[in-house]
Amino acid sequence: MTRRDEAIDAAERTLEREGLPAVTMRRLADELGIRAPSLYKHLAGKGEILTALQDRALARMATALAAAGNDLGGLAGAYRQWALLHPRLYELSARYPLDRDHLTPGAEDAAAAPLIRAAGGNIAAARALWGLAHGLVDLELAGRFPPGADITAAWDYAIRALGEFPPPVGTASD
Amino acid sequence: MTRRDEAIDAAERTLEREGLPAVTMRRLADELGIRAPSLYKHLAGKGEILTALQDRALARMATALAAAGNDLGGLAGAYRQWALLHPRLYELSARYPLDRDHLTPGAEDAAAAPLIRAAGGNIAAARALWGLAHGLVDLELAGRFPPGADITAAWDYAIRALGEFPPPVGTASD
DNA sequence: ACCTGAACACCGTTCAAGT
DNA sequence: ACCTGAACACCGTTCAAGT
Repeated sequence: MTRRDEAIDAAERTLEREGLPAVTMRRLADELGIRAPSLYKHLAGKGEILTALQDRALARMATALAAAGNDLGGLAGAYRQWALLHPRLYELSARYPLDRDHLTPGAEDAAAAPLIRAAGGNIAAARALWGLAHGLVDLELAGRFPPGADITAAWDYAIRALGEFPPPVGTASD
Repeated sequence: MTRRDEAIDAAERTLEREGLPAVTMRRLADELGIRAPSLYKHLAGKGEILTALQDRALARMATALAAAGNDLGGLAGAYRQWALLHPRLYELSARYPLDRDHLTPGAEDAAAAPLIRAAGGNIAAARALWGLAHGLVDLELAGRFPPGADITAAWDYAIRALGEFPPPVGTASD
């Protein structure tokens, strides 16, 4: 494993365990047993590390969503579950601009594909579904619903509304 | 105007013009013509300033949404418009936990009320609507849709789906 | 090729001291 | 009552120097 990969692994662990503010160059260097300036021999800077984490998140989200199949409810459940299992990584991947020139080519499309498929190829419907899933997850992660709120009921309501709306959503067009 | 209010005003201007990283205690002090340590005679710390900005955002959002009336499309349009006009303030108010003990009492409820009303009092429906609006806005502000994407089409699709789904949404129950 | 210490220009915050 | 300089424990990053 390269030093670059070691640094990104350390960043992921620190991000998920202690949050984004804990991910500092000095901390990552410590984790590798070197000094912060040495990191710059292996990476351009902190931005490259964060972009690499976004890249990882997109790839894993793509895998999780693809495994959920074409059922709208199952897909929504997989989206929410992945985000709740990796909350800081999810936020990093969904709330900040992507440095598209430095992502794995196709990473964004791969994550979007299961949503577009479930929406029967209707792009507006796929974006509505994405917006809904991202919004509900983001508000939940930010603790914005009242304690004890039935968040699952909101998901169920929304997914049923989208699922019953024509043009048919939840059935692949092919 | 108190020094506290002056600091919060300066924070709002700096936030919206230059982004959250530019909102530093030293910068705000500069704006008031004093040194950073002096701010602590008027405020507990930076957290109090950010909470005050969240409070302002909730109040203004409440006003904007209440003025939009009960039509689901109009409400969604008002939500999106407010967010796009004050993007950094919107993000600050929607993506971070609220220090509820230090918000104006009822601020959160006031912002939520127009959504609940438009959803005919159905809380699950109101949360679905909120999640949808927040998600679409948040992704748009983060530049996550492809350049030239027809974001309005996604809003229209989603609002029509929610509007046609029983129990009726878009008609107040009273 | 890889790592280092020292440095630069920053942070938020505390505190003794001045008026 | 209000403001200050100095300080503390941090940041990301650069760079000359060491091996």
